[in-house]
Amino acid sequence: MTVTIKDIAKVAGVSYSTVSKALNDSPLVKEMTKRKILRTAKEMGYEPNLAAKQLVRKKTEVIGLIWPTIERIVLATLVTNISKAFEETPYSMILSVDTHETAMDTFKKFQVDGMIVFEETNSTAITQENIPIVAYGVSGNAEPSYPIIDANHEDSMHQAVGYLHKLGHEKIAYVGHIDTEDTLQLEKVEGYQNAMEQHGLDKETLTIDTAGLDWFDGYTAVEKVLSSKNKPTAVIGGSYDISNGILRALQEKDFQIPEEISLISYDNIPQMETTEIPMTCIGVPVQILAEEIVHAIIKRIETDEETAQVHKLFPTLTERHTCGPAPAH
Amino acid sequence: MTVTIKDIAKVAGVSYSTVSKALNDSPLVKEMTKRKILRTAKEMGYEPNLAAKQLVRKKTEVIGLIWPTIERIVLATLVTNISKAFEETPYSMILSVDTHETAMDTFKKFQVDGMIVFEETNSTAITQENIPIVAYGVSGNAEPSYPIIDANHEDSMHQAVGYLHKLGHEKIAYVGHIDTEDTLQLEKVEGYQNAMEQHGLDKETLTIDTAGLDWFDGYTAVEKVLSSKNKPTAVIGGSYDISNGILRALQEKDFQIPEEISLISYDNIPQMETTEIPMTCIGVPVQILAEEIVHAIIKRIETDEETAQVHKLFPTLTERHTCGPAPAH
DNA sequence: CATAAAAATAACAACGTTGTTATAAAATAT
DNA sequence: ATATTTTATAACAACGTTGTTATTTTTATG
Repeated sequence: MTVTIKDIAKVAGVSYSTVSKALNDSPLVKEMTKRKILRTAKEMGYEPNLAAKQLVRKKTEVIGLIWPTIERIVLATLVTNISKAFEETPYSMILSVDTHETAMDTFKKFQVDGMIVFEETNSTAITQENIPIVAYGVSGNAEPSYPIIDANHEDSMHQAVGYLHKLGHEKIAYVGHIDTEDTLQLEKVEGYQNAMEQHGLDKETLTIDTAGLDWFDGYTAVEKVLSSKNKPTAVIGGSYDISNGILRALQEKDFQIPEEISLISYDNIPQMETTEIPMTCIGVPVQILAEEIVHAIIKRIETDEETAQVHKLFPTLTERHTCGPAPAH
Repeated sequence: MTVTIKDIAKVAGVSYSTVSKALNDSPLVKEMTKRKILRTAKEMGYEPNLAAKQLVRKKTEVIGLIWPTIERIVLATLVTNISKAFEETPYSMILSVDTHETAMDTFKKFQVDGMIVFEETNSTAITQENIPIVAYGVSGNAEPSYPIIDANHEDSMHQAVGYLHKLGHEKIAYVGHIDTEDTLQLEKVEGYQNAMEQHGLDKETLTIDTAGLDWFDGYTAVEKVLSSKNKPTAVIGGSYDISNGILRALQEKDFQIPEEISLISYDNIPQMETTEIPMTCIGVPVQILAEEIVHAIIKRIETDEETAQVHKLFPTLTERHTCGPAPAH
């Protein structure tokens, strides 16, 4: 027997409509009775019935997040952070691990107020629903019909290169997945190469392909890095996983970090703090990314402006213990 | 303007209660009118309102799955499979990535019909809700108040050892995370050791600790495996990730697989098919695991028997290309 | 051809809320 | 003291379904 506002009304000796107002903190009910009602509601263990509310309000205050195919830790962290960010708002979040279509159906069934979509490299034509959508990543899309939140990868690389250069490094390698269709990866490499050029540094021999995005790919790439005739004094790892691989390999080869070689990782997630050596990193902090996404979808829902545009967030460089001045040679 | 049963009624020229019955395929309405109603409903693009249904039915036909802290690919695959398994049923699944408590609150708010909980090593006392629960994994709990679905790890190892032994292997190593509090891992090692004993094989020098569960841990452990004076001809990898690491390391050292060394991996997920060399593996196929979990929660919901018990599922050995007869020595 | 029985449909009260309108009580002005 | 405004509470109609009961229509029966 769940307790309803009618039950509360009986106990508190008022009408159920008054209870409803009291629970919604309406100014139409006297402060004293409001308090009394709230108290008895609590005592009786009242839990509002979402379905009933939804039926009249037409709002669910629920956002659906379409979780892409199983992904790397960075995305998982982002999901967690988004979920947390929603806790500050009246909205809750539910997840679906299905395909875009099935997930959309489920979410429509639930009548979610909005959806967050993690775009895959090739954005499957998101059927033009009349439901607010915000996408994360892949801003290649020229004329999106919904806002896209993305990180400014170009700027990340500029900051990373600039930072290392200021520390005296001239041979700065980029180790990441290069030979790919993946726009995200390509943007990073391009950013790196542009930055190197601007700083008047040689990039040709220092762009190293991991041919993959896993830890292991970073690990094995270190061989290539070290065998290069143009041995770098600093390395930019293309992702959290890759950088972890690099770090391990470097450690195993007894390199002093950061004395002998500096390492900076792309991605800015809390886990960077707890790597073997806490890693200096560059990227939009997930927390900010999450907040921005949450903010965007809520704005999209609550105002009906058609603000379909790409938001490029600026990264921040977080200094930890894997970068130091270039070794004297 | 969403279309309701009343709208359909008007168009079809019947009462809305008849429409309701027709849509629910009730025998109380004539076949002909039923067809007509169904047709107009479709034409008008009718979508039932879950909230309204829920309000009167008291059932949501939704299951909440509490997604544990960021996990390995095997668990992610399980989640995907569970989601798929629900597609065959009237139920849908939603996910929460929050802590047990917050997730439970969200799910209660949605009035889910049941919950699936991935138990963590130390099952946080799942507050005794009056909502059906089914847990996956960790059957250490002596007197659970809800069914627990788990794999029979002991038997997995028996099968693996038996299989390899039959192929002529006598030096069979187990490479996994051993020195841990993790019950799951411990059960695997114990299973291996018991099996070895039963087969009269030496296990002492062949139980190798990876000290971790990552790809890399398997990769590095191979050194230990090879440096052992008692070099094994077959290796049982403790998990998908670990086995992948082992496989890579073995490949890099130019071992012929399975001619020179056999490898069998714990876990039975489709991804085993697409490793560098398709891997022979032992474990309860995720699909079956998923189906069993889905079945258990639905049964729990639909019958009110108090069947709180541990279900240990039996593993199957899937032969692929990493195991072969022991090399003649 | 009435009449009872069966079959098909319609009417209506739930479900637990919210929001609007009506009424009662209290406060203020005349 | 009475009329008038203000404030507080109560009543009630939605919302879109389902399930039960009431009514109509059809079919079978004597």
